[in-house]
Amino acid sequence: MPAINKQSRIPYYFQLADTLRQQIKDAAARGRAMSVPSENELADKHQISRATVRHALDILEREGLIYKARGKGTFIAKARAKYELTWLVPTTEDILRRGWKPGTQTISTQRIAPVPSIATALELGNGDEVFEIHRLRTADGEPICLQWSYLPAQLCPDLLEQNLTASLTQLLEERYGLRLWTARSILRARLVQPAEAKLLQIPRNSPVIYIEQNTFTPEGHAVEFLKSVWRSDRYDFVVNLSRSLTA
Amino acid sequence: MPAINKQSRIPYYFQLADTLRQQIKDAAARGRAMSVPSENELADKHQISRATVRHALDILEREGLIYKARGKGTFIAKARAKYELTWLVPTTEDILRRGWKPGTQTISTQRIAPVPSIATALELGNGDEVFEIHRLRTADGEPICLQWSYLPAQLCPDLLEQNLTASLTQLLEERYGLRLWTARSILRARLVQPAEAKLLQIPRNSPVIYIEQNTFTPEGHAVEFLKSVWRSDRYDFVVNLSRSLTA
DNA sequence: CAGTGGTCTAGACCACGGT
DNA sequence: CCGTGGTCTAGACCACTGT
Repeated sequence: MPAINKQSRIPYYFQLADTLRQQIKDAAARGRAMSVPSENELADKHQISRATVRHALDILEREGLIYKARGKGTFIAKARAKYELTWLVPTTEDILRRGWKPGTQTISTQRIAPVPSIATALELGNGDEVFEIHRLRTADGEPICLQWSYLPAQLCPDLLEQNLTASLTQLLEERYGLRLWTARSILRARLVQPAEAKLLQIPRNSPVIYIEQNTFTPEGHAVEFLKSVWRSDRYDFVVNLSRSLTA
Repeated sequence: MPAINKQSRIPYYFQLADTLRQQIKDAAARGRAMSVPSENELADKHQISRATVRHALDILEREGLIYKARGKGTFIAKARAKYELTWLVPTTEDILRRGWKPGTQTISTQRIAPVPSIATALELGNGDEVFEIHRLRTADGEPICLQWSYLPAQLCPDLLEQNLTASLTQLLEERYGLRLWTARSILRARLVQPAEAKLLQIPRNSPVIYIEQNTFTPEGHAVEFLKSVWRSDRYDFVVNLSRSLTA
């Protein structure tokens, strides 16, 4: 099995990581124990340098699939680190992963002068305007959250003419070249407000999760300010975390 | 400035990363713009190989401090990625970071046969027992959360004789060699229960954040099951996220 | 074109774990 | 002792960016 195609333009380390990921997954599916060959073995077998092997293994380690023990070897991490941590505010992708059918209903869109707190969050000057996109997200047809997105009008001039029921993240990246890099989220529990309760179809005074999230590009530009309110009877936040690997 | 001490046993890449981190921080504090020298420049200046420079830069990129642009160079990410994501359930360290004085009050400890749901979560067999540690965490003397930790008695036999007001995580790692590797958290909002309200000193029917967290070692052993209830008037969950870097 | 980061090689020595 | 992963070097060629 020539796992590494040297004619391909895909980097060797990427091909090797992919191959190993698949093998680990298959072995797990069959309930088989599988160990990871040593770095030298992998290098020999695939006729690539050890440095390239290490590159591939580093990726898998960061994904939480394997762990290394100096002097002993590399092993498959049996723990259930299945997903990278997602943005704290879950999206279309997240809902799909739970096996639900995601839906989006746009409640309102407008171009407005932002209130001071949002202008500050987005680092806007006087006169700068924002788009407000108010949407209801559903899973299998049932409401799960209300979102209010605020984006500087300058950065994405014709945003409101685009299809807003799809992934906003993807739209920003592909159409406007806005690379989403970091986010800062604040999360708390509060009681639902009457108008929200009606849209979410839950009783008054239900507890909900309230999240504010600020998203930035690598250059440090604030791209989005997002408020959201989540039903807590229907939607749990599930987070899988791996140890952070610094060195 | 010999930023790299070649006599030291500290790896060059680590020293370089540290130096650059400090420079970035200083420059930011002075409001100065600072760009990151090219990889060749850094290699020349510090008399180390380019591979080692890249190792250092990779670390900083994963931390969200810098970003690279092929053909252009490496730049400081101006966004506010200050902290690695912490375990979702914040700890002593997290409270310190907010500038509060953390405190812990042990409410009860016991060795018990676990209820089925906890036995399942910890993958225990019949007859296996667990330690239950029920604690109240405070910040500046004010209650912020109630925690119930469950740990398999086998893994840490004399746990209850240790000092439980300090960091449990640290204790597990240092005394029992239990490397905490991954965690799976489930988070939701609910109304506080009367007994909890009394301990947390909040009104009845206040909304609280409820978290269940399962923690595993790299070998896949479940180490801890943790339930916790957080005041939401006093404690926000703040999460800083960086884009996950796979390649 | 020159300079940047991205990939890759073929070596080397080390610290560590187990025999 | 040997094999493991951890660190490091001195090259090389590539794709991409800007001038």
